[in-house]
Amino acid sequence: MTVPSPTPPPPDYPAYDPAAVERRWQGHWRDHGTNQTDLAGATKPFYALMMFPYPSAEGLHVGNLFAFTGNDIYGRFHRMRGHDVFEPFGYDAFGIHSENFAIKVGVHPMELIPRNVANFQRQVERAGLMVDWRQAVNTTDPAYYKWTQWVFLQLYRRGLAFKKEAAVNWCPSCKTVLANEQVEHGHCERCGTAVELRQLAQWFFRISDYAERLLDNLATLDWSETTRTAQRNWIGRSEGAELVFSVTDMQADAGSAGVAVTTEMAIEEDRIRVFTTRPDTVFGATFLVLAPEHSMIDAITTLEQRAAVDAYRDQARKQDLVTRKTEREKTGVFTGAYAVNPATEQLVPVWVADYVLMEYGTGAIMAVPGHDQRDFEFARTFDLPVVRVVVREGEHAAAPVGDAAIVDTDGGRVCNSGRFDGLAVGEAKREVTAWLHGRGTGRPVVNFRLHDWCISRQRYWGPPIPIIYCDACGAQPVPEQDLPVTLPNIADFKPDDSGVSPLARHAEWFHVPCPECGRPGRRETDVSDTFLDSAWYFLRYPSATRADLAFDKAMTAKWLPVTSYIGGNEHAVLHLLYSRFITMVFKDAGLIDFEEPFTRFRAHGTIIREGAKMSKSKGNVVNPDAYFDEWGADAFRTYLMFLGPYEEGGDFRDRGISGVKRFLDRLWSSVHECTRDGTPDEGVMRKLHATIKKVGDDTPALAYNTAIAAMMEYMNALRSGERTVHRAEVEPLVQLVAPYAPHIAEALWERLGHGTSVFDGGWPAYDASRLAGDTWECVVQVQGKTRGKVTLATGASQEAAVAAAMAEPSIAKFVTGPAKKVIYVPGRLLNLVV
RNA sequence: GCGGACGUGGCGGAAUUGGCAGACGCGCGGGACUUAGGAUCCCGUACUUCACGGUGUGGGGGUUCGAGUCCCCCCGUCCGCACCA
Repeated sequence: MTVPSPTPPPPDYPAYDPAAVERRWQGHWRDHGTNQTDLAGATKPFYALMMFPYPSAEGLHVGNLFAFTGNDIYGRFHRMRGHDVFEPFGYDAFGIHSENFAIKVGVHPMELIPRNVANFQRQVERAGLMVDWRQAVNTTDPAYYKWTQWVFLQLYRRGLAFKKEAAVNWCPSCKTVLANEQVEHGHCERCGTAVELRQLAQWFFRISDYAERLLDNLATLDWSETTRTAQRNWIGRSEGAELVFSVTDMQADAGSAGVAVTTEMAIEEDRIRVFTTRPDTVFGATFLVLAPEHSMIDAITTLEQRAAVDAYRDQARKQDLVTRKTEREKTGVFTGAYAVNPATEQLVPVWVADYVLMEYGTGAIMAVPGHDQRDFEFARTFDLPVVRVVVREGEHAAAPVGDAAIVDTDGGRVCNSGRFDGLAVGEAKREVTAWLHGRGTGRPVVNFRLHDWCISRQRYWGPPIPIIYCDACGAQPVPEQDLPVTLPNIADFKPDDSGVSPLARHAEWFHVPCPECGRPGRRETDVSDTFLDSAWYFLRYPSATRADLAFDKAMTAKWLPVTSYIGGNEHAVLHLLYSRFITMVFKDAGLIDFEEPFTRFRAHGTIIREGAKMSKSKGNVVNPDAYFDEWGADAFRTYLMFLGPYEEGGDFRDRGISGVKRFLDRLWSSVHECTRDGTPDEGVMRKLHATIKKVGDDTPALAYNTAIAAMMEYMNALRSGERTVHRAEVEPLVQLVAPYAPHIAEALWERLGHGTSVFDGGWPAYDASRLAGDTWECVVQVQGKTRGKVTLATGASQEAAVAAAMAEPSIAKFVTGPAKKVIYVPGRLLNLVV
């Protein structure tokens, strides 16, 4: 087919100039309040939340823009579908990031942050996000952190905030305490320095009280499965039993291992509690192991062993988490003490070893070397007895365990366990626990990995924890009317290695009267974790302009829980878990009437560039401003969404953006050149309806890349052979494009004669009856191999289909005999089996 | 070690969930219009074969009329967690 290509007449309309279009419409939106949500009057509230960014000095990162754009498309789409969409924006600007950077460049964070925020806001506006700036929040604003402190007081009042001395992770480089979850493989998550242990008094939130609820509710949430799995693993529920091993009078019985004693001989105070998920193996527990930090060690250690035990504990204390957690060689020391195995009533030695962790369970274990690999290794190292208590199919109870613990015991049966012999492992767990329970030496227990949330930071750049210490009254909460406890603007905000916040060096701030008795008191100098700032910000947005309360009850009831939350999977565990926790506490306190903050959560993917992660050191960071300048925000947004599935991310390649820009150019031309004369083409209109359906289905599913592909495909059909475009063919396309490329859509919508925003013009409907034509292409297979296709009338019978296929010589030649079987799937294919 | 995701042209990626593998875009090749083209438009582009055809979704096996998709084994990549009792 030869397509005539007449010389086109010079266009009588302006060329597409993204810079001009975008400047004009951003101004228009600002002047007309297009992006403002009528929070009080909304009838169909739709809270489209994205994770707020840390406003770095480098400005908006493409990763940020990728995340925001995806949320913006989602929000704009739902607005067009008739919802009152609220898309707020804010800044998570406290914390170690800002502080370290401020120290590095020698500018005070109080100067630096407003500068960064202004730059961020400029870029976000350039990107064309549908943000209602009236509701913006900034966690470093006293008007915001006043309420962060108020949140602390709510937890304090309910007994959920408490102070305890604990071994904490200390980063010698950042000079601060890190939460366990901020330590990655024993190194500081921020700077990579090896973490040490220090003992400090810290403020904690009792999130572990909520473990079961946080776990159970996961089943009810519309969240990415990966995120829910990550939370489930983090909470780490395990069912088992707590068993009691009583320590005997070690002086009298020293060295008498293997001698049966009765539990009455035990000293009441010296009961070692262990947690185990394998109570069925208690008959095989041949020794106990305590964590080096275990509080009973001093009491039970014999004189002869004291020196060795002290030395071992000292060494463990000095060891940083890195070596302690990566060094897998089993080390340990005997305490000289013995305890009674509650099942066998035999004496078993009590050891101390660092492979037992104080922070999990009870800090003590019963070692079953026959069926636990770690215990097995320990037993081999120190020549301790190994007993088999489980047999699997074909194994003998008397057979020794061998070179490794027998761990895979799912189908096994208990042996060498007295009256329980022969029970299946699962049964034995219940039976043994019940038996020991009856004897007062055990009980079923559910244990969680989740530990309490340490919110203390010995730093400057955060909200001061609102507590005042008084020698007479103890720790007193700052009265609510005295909030905020303002962070003073001090010049020397650098942490030192004293382990105390720089705030302590400022007498005029530090000394304050006790709110209870009025006598001199001292302020708490710790500031709170940034995760606390972000654990409640979604509650603040709808009430951001209210100075008199943290969040308005009616407004909150109207807008929350959040309809849709989009953010990075790096916050899959901590931020989302903490937010859920705070929400539950507020529910329990009667402050709100829901307990899960985010009805729907989707994690976006990450953008890499030319196959590698973007980083300053690689020099492959994309500066959005350069792309806004060269291609326009619309093309840049659309390109980011086109490069891969939104939930997986994609590979940013500079050259790829031209295809998207060309698409927008062609859209621009098509609208400007379209005609009202005549009637739209039937085939094109059918394709249009299919495209409306596709884009309308894909967009809310975050399948942005395929939605864009569908629009491009339609564009190809629309302009195929340089045909003249009919207005009815292109007008709905402007609406489909609008969430992706909002500026050009507004401009073209106006060009088409509309006086109001395209975002208030609804979403085009498709006519399902127009999706299918009168005929369809039937793929014909012979023996499952495609041999051709025939055009069939819609609703054609199987007989008609076979007849049509056999009429094609190119198909019929493969049919060597009578069809044994015919598979006919109307609308799809015909398969002849001969 | 445990858990999760994944593996498709030269590249980014599609595939209605078992039904024409490679949509869409980049790149590349050819052509039109051009003084010119890094503009625009049209055509082509998995491999192989003159062709008929054959072969192809990391590798091997299986289920099925039919497998990128489901099952088993293996290899590889990425991401969590990591002595959690």
